[in-house]
Amino acid sequence: MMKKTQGRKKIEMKKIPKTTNLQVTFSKRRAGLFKKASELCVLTGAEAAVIVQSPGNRVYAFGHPSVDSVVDKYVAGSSSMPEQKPAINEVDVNSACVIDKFNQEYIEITKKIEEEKRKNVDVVKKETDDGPFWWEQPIKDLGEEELEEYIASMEVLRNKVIARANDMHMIRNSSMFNVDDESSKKVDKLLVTRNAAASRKEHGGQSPSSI
Amino acid sequence: MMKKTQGRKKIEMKKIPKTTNLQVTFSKRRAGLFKKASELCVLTGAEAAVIVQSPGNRVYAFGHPSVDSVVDKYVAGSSSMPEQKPAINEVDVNSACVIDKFNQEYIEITKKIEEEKRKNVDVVKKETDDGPFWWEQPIKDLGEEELEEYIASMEVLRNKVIARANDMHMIRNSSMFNVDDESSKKVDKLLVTRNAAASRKEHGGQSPSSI
DNA sequence: CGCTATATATAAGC
DNA sequence: GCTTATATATAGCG
Repeated sequence: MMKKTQGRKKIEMKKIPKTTNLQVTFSKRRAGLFKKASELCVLTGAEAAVIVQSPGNRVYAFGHPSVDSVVDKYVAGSSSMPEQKPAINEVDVNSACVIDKFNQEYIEITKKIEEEKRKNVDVVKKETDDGPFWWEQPIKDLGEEELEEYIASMEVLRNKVIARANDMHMIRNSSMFNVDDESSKKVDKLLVTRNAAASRKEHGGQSPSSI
Repeated sequence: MMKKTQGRKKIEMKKIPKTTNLQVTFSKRRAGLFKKASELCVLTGAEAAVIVQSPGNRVYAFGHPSVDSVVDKYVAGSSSMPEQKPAINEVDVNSACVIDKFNQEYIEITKKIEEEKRKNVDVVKKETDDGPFWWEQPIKDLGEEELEEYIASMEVLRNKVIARANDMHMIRNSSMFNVDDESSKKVDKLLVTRNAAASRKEHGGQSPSSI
């Protein structure tokens, strides 16, 4: 009997020519990458940050405990630190991103809130038809302008939240994070997505899945 | 005939207890992750940066075209951006407990993990001794009342954000680098490994492979 | 997006 | 590190 499909086929490691295929591949692989990163964090309690810019120039990022924390640390380590330079470099053929274990709590919280929201929404706009929150709205459903607003909003939101967190004395960033067995247990995560720069006015391109 | 080995075995998605195994797994998976990232870049011409801190606190990073370029861009976008700038970058949206739409798969994974967790929860502590932010606190640890408060906070926060966002009404990005086919070909595997900060006073640990 | 049939990634071992 | 037997990730399609 003829096989229903050919199954996965080997592909050359070169830029995919067909735009459509490229887009779908990007989406799938980005997801896979994030998952891998997530698992790495969960399994080993490692910390990681990943920043990816799609061909369509949208930026996706993830970090555990947060993108910023990891990046900051990286920056701090790479830049300053005159004297001792314990650093070493290896060469590898990859780039990677780490994701943290998408905290289940998060999902749960989101869900609950969503639930809560469904009841008395409309406070924001009319957007939350299907998404828990406006910020979870599929980017593709937003116009360029809306997208920008979205981004701006998120920016502010972030700052606010962080400020609040600081107030609440809940941030543990003071020193640095060290991954201890316990912390990894209650993994947290941070996922970011933003539009890098599709921002050209007439840019009338479509964005398939998540490119 | 008896199989020489049992082959790959399925493992629980939780922190690996045995230190030795954890170390091995970290090394292998980090490598795999980097490879995946590399492939993503090559196949789709995307840009990416990855920073990983091992349980042993060593930092590994990779970036295409370079860690810095990607990170810088990210930082530029995420950091404050008072007003207009010549060629600004995109604004970031990271942080906060914003689960981007894109990780439905994550959600899925999360769900599974969560399911698993439900069984033996309570492991999480009440306070954020090791947790990054309050909002990342396991909701389970919150009482109904606290939950309500939490939700309320988010609500307010959201409104503020929206208001503010409307005021600002700007923030945008512009160009950025785009990887061209050629560049992606010669993927600059710039893998930097640097000692993050073994710098802890008594840190008398051993570092097996690359942990 | 959901499905296969395969190409890969890897948990145990040695 | 290097192998082997499986668990996963996914390319091509509908």
